[in-house]
Amino acid sequence: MRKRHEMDPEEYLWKCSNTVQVDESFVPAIQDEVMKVEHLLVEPRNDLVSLDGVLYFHEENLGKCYDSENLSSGFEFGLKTSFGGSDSHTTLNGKDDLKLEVLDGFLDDVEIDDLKVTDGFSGACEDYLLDFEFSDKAVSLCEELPLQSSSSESHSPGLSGSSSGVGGVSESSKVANAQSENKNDFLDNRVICNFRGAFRDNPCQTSNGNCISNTLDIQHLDKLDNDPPLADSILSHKRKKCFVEKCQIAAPREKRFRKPTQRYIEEFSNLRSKEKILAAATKHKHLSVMSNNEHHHMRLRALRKIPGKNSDSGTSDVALPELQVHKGRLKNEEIEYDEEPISSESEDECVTPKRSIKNDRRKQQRMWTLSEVIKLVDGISEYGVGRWTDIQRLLFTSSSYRTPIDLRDKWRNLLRASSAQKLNNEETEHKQEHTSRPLPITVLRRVRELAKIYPYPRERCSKESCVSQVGSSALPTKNKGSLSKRNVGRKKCNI
DNA sequence: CTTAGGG
DNA sequence: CCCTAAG
Repeated sequence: MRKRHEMDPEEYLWKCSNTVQVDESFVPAIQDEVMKVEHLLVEPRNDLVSLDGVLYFHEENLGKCYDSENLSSGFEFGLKTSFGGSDSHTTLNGKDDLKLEVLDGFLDDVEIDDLKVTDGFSGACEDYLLDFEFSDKAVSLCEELPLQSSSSESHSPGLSGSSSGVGGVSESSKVANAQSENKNDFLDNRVICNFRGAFRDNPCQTSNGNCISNTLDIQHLDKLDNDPPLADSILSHKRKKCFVEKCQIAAPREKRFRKPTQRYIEEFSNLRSKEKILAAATKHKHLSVMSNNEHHHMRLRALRKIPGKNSDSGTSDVALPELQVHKGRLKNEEIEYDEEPISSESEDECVTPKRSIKNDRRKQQRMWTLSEVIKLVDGISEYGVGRWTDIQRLLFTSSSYRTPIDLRDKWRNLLRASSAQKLNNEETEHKQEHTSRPLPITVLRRVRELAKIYPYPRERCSKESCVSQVGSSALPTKNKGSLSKRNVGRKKCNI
């Protein structure tokens, strides 16, 4: 990145135009550009993974014409990538995040009056926009840059984090503003509003039923392309920043028709809400409060992935794990936070409390407490293996976060643990000690008993061998295939 | 919807 | 924990 800054502007621009034009996929070029922005995000010394980093970058390089130009270009490329991001989400995951932030910045910063202004001006400014020559203005970018930052501040008063993201584009628009009064401001508003419109108009349900809530799909690409003012605006922006007239927006359209997977859509939407939270937290400079650890780790991972020399084109395919969202069941999210009122023991609060705020899609990882295990074993001994729903309904009513599947999984783990412990008893104790949760011997015995009695599918094989090893093997092995789990469960009630 | 099984 | 297939 730093090298990029020192690059000869002519060379850079040439590369920019050339790459964009030649590459069909368009992705390599934008990757290269976007990566810079990501590095900007990674680079800031504070741990905020946010657009504050970009802001910081801006301030730092204020007055350097080419730097800010590159940055702007990066942003714009990023935006474009996001339009077609559905096909590249595997490799551009982190980038999409970034772009999302930028787009969020757009959405957040556009006020209603902006919309009004645009509406009123749309007809009039169209011709102007068509003829507007940014290339001329670009020369003034260098000297005009310092004062535009203030103007952009006024333009987006609220969120510092998001507004800085907008600054990447709107700021550059303001450059021309210095020269040509507020006309370019209209353009800016218009662009933003069009972006927003693209989001708003985006039908949640497309014809094939895809729920593309927060993604711009090909329809909107078409819309963008068919919208002369907007397309021209974008093109004009591009010209201004790259001095390249030939950068056509239509280039990257081929690969975009692949419809995004449901999972991607969900993650994307979820990610967006997450970004909002992040932005809000960033605004108050208190991001460290929430999920600081995770961000730190993510940053570490990202840094680890990105080698030291991060400026070269070789890093284009680095997929940042940053802000990667885990999946989870939405239905569980509401009941995540209420604590189980179980009175039995006092250990029920052993849930992992660290990410209680963020609505991660992944279910909270709640440690199984001893009481829960006991209850589970009781339930199994009472109702039998396989009747997880019953057990959950009758014994785990208080802890609503335990789904029947959880019970089954836990039982599976218990069986595994018991069998493992049966293999070598003395090491059992050893293991118990160095594992934080001892799993008392009584429970273990019960699990073992039940394991002998209720052959869990697929587990029983290994378990049975274990059982035979341990000793009391002469028990129920006969029921392997013959007895259904239901029958076994019903007839077996001793313990 | 529930369970089983694999990841 | 999550996902998916199968009843």
